[in-house]
Amino acid sequence: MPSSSPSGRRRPPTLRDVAELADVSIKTVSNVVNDYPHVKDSTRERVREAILQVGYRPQVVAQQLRTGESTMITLAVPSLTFSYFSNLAQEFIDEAQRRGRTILLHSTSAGREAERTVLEGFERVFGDGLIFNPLQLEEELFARMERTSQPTVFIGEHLPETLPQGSDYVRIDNVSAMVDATQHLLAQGRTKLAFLGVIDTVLGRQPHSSGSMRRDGFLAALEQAGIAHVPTRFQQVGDWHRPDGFAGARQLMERHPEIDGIVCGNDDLAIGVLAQLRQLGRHVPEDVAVIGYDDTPDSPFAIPALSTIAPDKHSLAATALDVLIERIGGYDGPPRTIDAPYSLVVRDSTVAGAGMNAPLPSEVLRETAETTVPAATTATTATTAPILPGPDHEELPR
Amino acid sequence: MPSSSPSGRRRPPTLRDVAELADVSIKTVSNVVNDYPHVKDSTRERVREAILQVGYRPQVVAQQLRTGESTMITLAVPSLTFSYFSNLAQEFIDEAQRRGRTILLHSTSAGREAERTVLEGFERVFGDGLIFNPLQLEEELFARMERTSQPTVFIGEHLPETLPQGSDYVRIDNVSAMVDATQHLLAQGRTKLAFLGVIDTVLGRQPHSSGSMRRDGFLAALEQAGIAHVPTRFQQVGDWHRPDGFAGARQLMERHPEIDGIVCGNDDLAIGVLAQLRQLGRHVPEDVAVIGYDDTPDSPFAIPALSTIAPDKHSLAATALDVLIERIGGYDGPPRTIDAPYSLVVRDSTVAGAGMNAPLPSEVLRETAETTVPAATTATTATTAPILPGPDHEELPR
DNA sequence: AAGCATGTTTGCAACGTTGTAGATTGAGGC
DNA sequence: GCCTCAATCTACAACGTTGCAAACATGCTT
Repeated sequence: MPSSSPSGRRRPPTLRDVAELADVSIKTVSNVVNDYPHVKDSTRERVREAILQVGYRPQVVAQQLRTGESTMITLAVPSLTFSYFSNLAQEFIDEAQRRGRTILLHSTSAGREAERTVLEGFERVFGDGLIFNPLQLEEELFARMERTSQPTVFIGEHLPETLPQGSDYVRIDNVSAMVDATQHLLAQGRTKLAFLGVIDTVLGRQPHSSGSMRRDGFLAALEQAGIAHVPTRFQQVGDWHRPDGFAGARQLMERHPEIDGIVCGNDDLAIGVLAQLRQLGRHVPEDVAVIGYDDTPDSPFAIPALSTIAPDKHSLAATALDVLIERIGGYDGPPRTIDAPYSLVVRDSTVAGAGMNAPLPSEVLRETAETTVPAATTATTATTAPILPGPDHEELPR
Repeated sequence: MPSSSPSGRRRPPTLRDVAELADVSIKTVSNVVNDYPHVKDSTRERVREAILQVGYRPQVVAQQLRTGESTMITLAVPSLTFSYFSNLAQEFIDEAQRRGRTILLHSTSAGREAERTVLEGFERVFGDGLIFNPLQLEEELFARMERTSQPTVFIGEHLPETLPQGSDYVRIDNVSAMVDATQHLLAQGRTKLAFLGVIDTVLGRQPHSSGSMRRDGFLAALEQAGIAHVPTRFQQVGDWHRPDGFAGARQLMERHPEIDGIVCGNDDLAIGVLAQLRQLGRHVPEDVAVIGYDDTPDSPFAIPALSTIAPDKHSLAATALDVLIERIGGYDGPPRTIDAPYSLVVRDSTVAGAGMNAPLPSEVLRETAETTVPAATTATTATTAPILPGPDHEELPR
């Protein structure tokens, strides 16, 4: 099929080349390519052959220029080195594909500047829309911004109430999720709880506002249960990675050996905590129960398997794409805020014997071995997109 | 800055709009935008103001159409749910950014068909180059293909000798890496070694050719050491994920309780193996040494921390981009094959006390806590791209 | 056989940009 | 004050595509 030239990379063939070969007008070739119905069968046939012969492919940029529409959507996330974001990105790629769109992936790991660039119209206009998970962007920036430069959907957890015109917001209700997580520990009879994952505000800015929302959820649950909270049981950490959990847990347990439950800001922290507790000779969950947040792929493989909050990434991606595509399609109503669902996954780190005590073959894993509590929040959009047929999982990479 | 319209999303401003406002020709505005030197200062100033006022951004598609060059490069990898690929993708995104290019990320998780589509010119022409990590594509397809439809760099491990015109190949020498890994176990005095990670060939095709290369390396090391290999010590697995390692290790140890070292196809398998050995009451590394491949982010957090082969993803990405950009620039020499370096990372799972016995705060982690043996393979291209200044690496993802 | 409806094909213009080459301006030299 | 030359600016065309409307062909009706 891909015909080849003897040597040298030449200019790719265009409609014109096909037209000349098939001896029709350029427009007719275009009509054939676009399945325009009123083309004589014989002509169509001839054109098709010519297309194959010269190896014609539509030039996307020209189409875009002409029609003003591309099939591309930009996704900007902080960094794929966080498995939460890489999994989320994969969801977006798959869902976009299903909707006939291609994801242009931008990573804002370079920090606040990169985020601002992305938001401020991306310094150059690309694709028809933007899905954006800001991490460090100051709230005031949003406030100042009356309208986004292209249709935009924000995802993440810590945006201000008022969004710019032309944007929507799909989020996981972190507070409510953490309330659930905390109540789960309380329901196990744990009363001396700690929250690990407070980050110092640097220069007056809050690097992880999702952290404060999760802390708020923790607090709210305690209050609801009528339990006084001990301020020093809020453990600071330097960042939200495993080593930070490891280090934080040591400090925490030194200060408060009485603690019987730790609510962690995310799974990575929790896994670090598990390692530390193990080193300190504390048994999980008997002595201390630990719960995380994110349901990263390795949380079921932690020792013991980690209980956690599982945000419904699939639903998040599907919803975000749907509302974005709606905006691209011309909808220009006021900003909407939509909650994506999450669930509480109970494993061994909070309830002995709750999950597997042995990993099972992958297929069965998620179905049987865990107790999943589909939690409170509303699923606003249909989340059950059909799974593509195909030999998807018969074998796997490396 | 982004000026706003009272309401309604309007057509984005063009050069023409700026030109009218500044009362100059379109071309002059273009000249200002492109920093063309021969523009009177006063004019330049006036145009600049107009640009700000209307909020002009260059329309990338029009530029591309006109110049025939885009700044976009397509990266096609199997699935971001594998941390190897998501980390690799992040490297590519960062490196591309550094080179003023944007990565268009495609995932071929849909399988062989998706891979073929990507390779065969992507059904539509996009961006000006392709970096492609095929997984399932049959070798014969490459053989049939005389020339790629756009400049292409293949990455991965199992391509045939002859590549299509217009493409290059950057790889990690899997065989040699596995020789090193195996020799490391031998050097620890282990002699009853097993390889875990053979996958049944389905329908005559080898789903994981990287698997067979790694097995070959294992074998070669044994032969070099003059050790007879026991065929039944090659453990089959259903796939290359943790549960498969878990299941495989059970079978293996039942058949061969004498085994004192297991070389695993990748880290995920190895982590499953560790879990199984733990359950069987075998101590690692005292009773059995275990080594993986990939250096996934959680391997230092395995219990015990996992020794492994660390492919230099940064170098891989940098090299691939460099050769691709060279081709985009017009170079059309014969296909090149370039080896990217790797290293052997020794941790507790092969040498007690080798690595950390406790995770350290992130900053110190990679520098101090591990023994890294920069291994054999040749770094063909300069791999030391300057690290961007900025808060990029003050904390390490984990 | 002319008229008309339907089916098929085409030319033209435009999307927003930039390369080329030519037009205009201004300054300096005589 | 006129001419030359450089600096500055502009008109035009083209990149490859598609919407529009008009042109052409065909077959059917009367």
